[in-house]
Amino acid sequence: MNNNRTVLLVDDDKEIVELMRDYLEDEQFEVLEAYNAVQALEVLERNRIDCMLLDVMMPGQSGLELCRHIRRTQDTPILFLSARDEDMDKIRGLSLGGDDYIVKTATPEEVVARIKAVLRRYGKSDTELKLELDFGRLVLDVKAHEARIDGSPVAFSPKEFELLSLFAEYPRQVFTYDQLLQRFWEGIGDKHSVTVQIGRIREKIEVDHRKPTLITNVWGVGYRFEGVRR
Amino acid sequence: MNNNRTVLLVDDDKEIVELMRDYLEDEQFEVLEAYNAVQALEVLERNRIDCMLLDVMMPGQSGLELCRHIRRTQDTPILFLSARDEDMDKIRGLSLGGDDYIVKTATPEEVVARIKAVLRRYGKSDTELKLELDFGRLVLDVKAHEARIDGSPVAFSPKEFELLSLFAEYPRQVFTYDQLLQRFWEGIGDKHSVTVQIGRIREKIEVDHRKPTLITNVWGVGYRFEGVRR
DNA sequence: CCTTTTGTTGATTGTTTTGTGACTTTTTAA
DNA sequence: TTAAAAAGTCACAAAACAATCAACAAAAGG
Repeated sequence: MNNNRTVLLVDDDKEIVELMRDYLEDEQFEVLEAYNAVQALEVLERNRIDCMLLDVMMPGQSGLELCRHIRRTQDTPILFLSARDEDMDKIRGLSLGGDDYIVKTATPEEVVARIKAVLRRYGKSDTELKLELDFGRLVLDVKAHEARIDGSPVAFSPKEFELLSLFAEYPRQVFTYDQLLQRFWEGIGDKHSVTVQIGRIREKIEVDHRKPTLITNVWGVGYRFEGVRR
Repeated sequence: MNNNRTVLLVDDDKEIVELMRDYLEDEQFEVLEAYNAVQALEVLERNRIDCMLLDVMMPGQSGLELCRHIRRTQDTPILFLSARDEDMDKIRGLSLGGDDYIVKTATPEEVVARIKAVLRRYGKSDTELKLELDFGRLVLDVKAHEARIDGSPVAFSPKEFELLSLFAEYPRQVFTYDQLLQRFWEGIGDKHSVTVQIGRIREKIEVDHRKPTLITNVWGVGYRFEGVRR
C-alpha cells in the first residue's frame, strides 16, 4: 500500500511528462500520466489524485475544458502549466484558492517545489494557513492587515496592501502589467497606474527606493517580489 | 460516565451524518445528531458540546442562521461543511479563530483530523477559560456583561457590548464592515450602522474619542482592537 | 400610555486615497 | 553614441471614505 501523494501529469509533450515524472518520483510522489484531455478524464475516473499538473495549451483548447470539467465535479488543486503569459487571464477565471500556475520556462525543481507548496496549502484549512508572511525586514500580518518594517507598523492604503500581499504570497513570480490591471483595476486602466502604485509601495518598503531590491522590475514585462520567506 | 469530547453533527443528509458518526465513534467521540436547525437548537439546549460540524447549506438558509444564533449565545467551535466555495464569504463573516471550513469532497478521515485539530487548538486557548478580559484601563467581564473603565462600571447597550467583546476577544485582528454586518446585523444593513456603533463605543472607552487608540480604523477595510491583554 | 433607552438614517465636514498629466531618468538596441 | 521606449517621480484634483451631530424610529420598561 502506497501512502504517498498522487500527482496527475497532463501534457501532450511526452518529453516534458517523462522529465517531470522522474523528478516527482525522486520526491516520493505517485505519478499518473495523460497526454490529452480524454486520457486525463479516464485516469480521473479510476484514481483518486491529490493534485494535477495541467498544460493549458494542448491541441484543441482541451486543457481549459478539462479544467472546467474538474471544477464542476471535484475540488482538486490544479497547477497550470503555460508557455505564454497571455493565457493567464483565462486561467485565472477558472482557478481557485488552492491553485497555482507556472510558466514553462520554470525548472523541474521549481515545479516540484510548487507542487509541494500547493499540497501543503491545500491540506491545511483557511484558519491554519500561516498568516504572518515574514521576509525579515518586512513582515506582513494578513489578519491584522498590517505591514511592519523592522518591527514598526507602516500604513498602507487598501490597494497598496492588496498588491503587496499578492506579491508576497508568490515570491519571485513575475506579474505582468496586464495581470495586475485585470486583478486590481477590473481590466480597465493604464499601465501607469501600476507603476505609480508600485512606486508608492517601494517608498515604504525599500531601503533606497531609487534602487529597489524587494520589488524589482522585469523590463518590458512587469514586476517581481524578491523577498525570501523565513 | 463518559469523559470524551462531544461533537454535534448537523446535516439534512442522513447518510452523511451516519457515515460521520461511525468514524467519530471509532475515534472515541461522543456524537449527537440533528437533521435541521430546529433539532440542533433543541440538542444545544440540553447538552454541553465541544464542537459542532455544520452543513451550511441546509434547506432554507438555516445553517447560517443557526450559526448566527450560536455565535450570539455561546462560543463553540464550528466546523463548516460546504459544497461550494462561494459560501466562503458569508462563512468568514461568522467564523472565529477556532473555526474551520471543509469542502464536502473531503474524506471522513480528513474531517476527523480537522475536528481533532480544532479541539486541540480550542482546548489550548486560555482566552475561553478566563472570563475577565483585562486591558489595563479597560476590563471586560464577558460573563457578567459588564465593562469597567479605570475600575468603575460603564453602561453599554447590548449591541455595543457584543461588538466590544468580539473586538476584545481577538485583539489586533481586523474585522471588515461586511464581517461585522454579517455577524451583528444579519447580513443586511448599512456600513453606516457600524460606523455609528463604533463611534459610540469609542466615546466610552477612548481617552480622546477624536483620536481613538483602542479601536482603530483600517482604511477601506474595517476596524481593529489594539488593546493588549494583561 | 408615557418615558427612556437603543438602533438607524441623513446631512455635513474633514481626511485619505488614487488616477492623471507633465516631466525626468533609465534601459535597450541600432 | 544616440534615439526611442519603458519606467519612475512628483504634484494636483477628483473621488472614496470615515467621523460626527442631530433627527428620527423602534423597542423596552415602568
